[in-house]
Amino acid sequence: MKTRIRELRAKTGITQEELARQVGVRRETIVFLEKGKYNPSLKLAYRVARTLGSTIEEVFIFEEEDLA
Amino acid sequence: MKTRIRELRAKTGITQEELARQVGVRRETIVFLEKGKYNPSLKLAYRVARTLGSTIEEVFIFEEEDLA
DNA sequence: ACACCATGTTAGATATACATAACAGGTGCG
DNA sequence: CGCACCTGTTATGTATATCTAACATGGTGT
Repeated sequence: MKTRIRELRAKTGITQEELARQVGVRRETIVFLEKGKYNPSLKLAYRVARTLGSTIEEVFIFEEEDLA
Repeated sequence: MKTRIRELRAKTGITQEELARQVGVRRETIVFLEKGKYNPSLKLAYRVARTLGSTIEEVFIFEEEDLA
């Protein structure tokens, strides 16, 4: 699972720590999300997308394997 | 978190068990999702939405409390 | 060189999504 | 009635998302 978190974060000039704070998680969680190491909960994905001024399906990029 | 799983399932005439089979989870998991007892993983939400011919943000209905 | 800031990584603890199995109630149909 | 089908529930186990704390690194500015 790839994401555009880093890209959107850069666009709004917000840091990992600030995003984490606004979303209500730890900074490490944001790091793992950006690197695609987590399959986040739906609510967390929603909060991240909204905080970045976007939608879930725009922030998180699904691949074919995610359907199997 | 509310969902329109049951509604969309009825529209396509598919059973909980069949949805579970196509999505690749147990039927009980679908029951819990329909009742809003689970905060599913993003991938699972994606698979459910796609199997129902819809999108995540159409199937799962977020509330204000989901942002806090 | 030193200090500061953003990012990355690692290890252990906790919460919870999801699996598994088993059982129960309702509905329709022979 | 009896039977198959769909749905709901409960209990226990496992996997993993997330927390917490600590340390490492590269860049930038002074």
